Amino acid sequence: MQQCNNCIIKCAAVSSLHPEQFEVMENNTVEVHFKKGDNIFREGALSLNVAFLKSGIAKIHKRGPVREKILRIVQSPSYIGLPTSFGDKINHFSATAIVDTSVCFIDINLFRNFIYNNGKFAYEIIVELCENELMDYQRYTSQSQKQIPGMVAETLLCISEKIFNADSYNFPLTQSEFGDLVGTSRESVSRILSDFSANKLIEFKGKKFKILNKKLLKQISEKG
DNA sequence: GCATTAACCACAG
DNA sequence: CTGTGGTTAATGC
Repeated sequence: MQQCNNCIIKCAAVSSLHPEQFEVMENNTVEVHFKKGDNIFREGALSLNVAFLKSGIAKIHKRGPVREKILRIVQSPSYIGLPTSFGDKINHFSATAIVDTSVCFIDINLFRNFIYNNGKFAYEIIVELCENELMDYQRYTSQSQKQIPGMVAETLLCISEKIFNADSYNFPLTQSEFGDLVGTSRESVSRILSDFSANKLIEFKGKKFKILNKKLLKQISEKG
């Protein structure tokens, strides 16, 4: 049985549950640990739970006509896949752990009851969904109009700020996955990273990245 | 035309 | 998995 009460990681929504609702949730939640590379839930499979990323980082991805498309990188703590849990019975995308990760699964009917019966809870969930949608809009416009260096710069900054909140970090994706994230080929990613590195915008060896010239990176990102 | 951008292929560490 | 060079197609002066 879960000990949600002792869990330090409570999102705004869960914090607004009534005590009896909280207890119900605690009794109907299962925590699962995933290793790096493990599939958390799969596109095309039946969705019966809401997944909450308690610790670790996950990628949200979907099969495209030619290759995999990475839709989002999710840093914990955060729900993953609310749209796929409520938008349809079948998952429209997959989630995969990109570092060791732990996920709490909550029965979807229970979660739906909380939304019906607790306005504050529902409100917090809507806020999270809206924030995600706004970030999606940002990415859609960037991806359709920016050139690749602009996309790569934007992504490096975004991961630095939103995922790690640090100027140097262990980049969680391969270059090929980076390409799938920004909508380009792995070769282009490789060339642009080398170029950025040669121009002292970033420094990277293997997976370790360090942002050296944030100002210029921002310019490249904004100019597209 | 000529230059730029970026994808695809191939091959080597 | 990553880095590079060659080739090719599309687009923009």
